[in-house]
Amino acid sequence: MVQYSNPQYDASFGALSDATRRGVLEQLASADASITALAEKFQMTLTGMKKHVGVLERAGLVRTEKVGRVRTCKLGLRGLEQEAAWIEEYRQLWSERFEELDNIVEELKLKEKANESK
Amino acid sequence: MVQYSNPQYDASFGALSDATRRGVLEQLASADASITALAEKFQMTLTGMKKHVGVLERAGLVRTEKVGRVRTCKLGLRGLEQEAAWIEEYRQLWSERFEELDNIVEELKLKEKANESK
DNA sequence: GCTATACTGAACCATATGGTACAGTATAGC
DNA sequence: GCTATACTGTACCATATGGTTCAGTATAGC
Repeated sequence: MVQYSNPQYDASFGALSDATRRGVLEQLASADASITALAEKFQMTLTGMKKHVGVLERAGLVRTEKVGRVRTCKLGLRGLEQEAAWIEEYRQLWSERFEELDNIVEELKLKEKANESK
Repeated sequence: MVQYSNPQYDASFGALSDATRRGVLEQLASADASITALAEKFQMTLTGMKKHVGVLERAGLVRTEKVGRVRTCKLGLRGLEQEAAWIEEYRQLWSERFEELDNIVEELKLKEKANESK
């Protein structure tokens, strides 16, 4: 069964629910970046961007490392495997459920035909 | 490229970021349920559960239909296909990025060996 | 050592979220 | 028609979110 009470999912799906943060992940997928660079790219104050990075970091989707004055942001060590698995499992249940409904509809149609031919 | 500025994702990932709502989706995957039944199962007031159902409905993950006094909640017509696709695409980029890093590490190791043998 | 850059922290703001209570409306069933 | 049930709507509350400003601190580079 799909596990739903999981703070990890709260954090990661929550992190993904914001367009800026999805954008940051995309950016980091092509190259590491400093907070300043990200703030400029997404037209936001440094402080604002730092908060977003904090959210991503707490969700384990981003790592950061400070060298000198510059904090460099990189992709985290986890790559949404578990979240992908949750969704896939859900999709499985979802499609089973709809197949089931299809079967019921089919059954009803057959019964109808049987009645007609009486 | 992964598309990040998408209100659909805001809504669906936001909906998935709450344990109760993930639980409701699970429940509905096995059987339709009324608001009252869901509220009881998740130990919450009717009003509270109705809000959660509203969030899921706005995200397109749940449909509801009122017959008589009872509003029945069912799985929505979309089954997180797009969200699964977003995550898969991201995971692709993520693993490419890590392969790239692996290559760089390999290269550095080779250079080191070359220096050692001098 | 001075100055510019890069971040950090605290305070603030508006709005959203996750919950409640309580009063109302509509329907099911005797 | 009365009563219980099932929802609906509004108001309220505490806390979180997404942003800002402003005042620090620390480092890079001349």
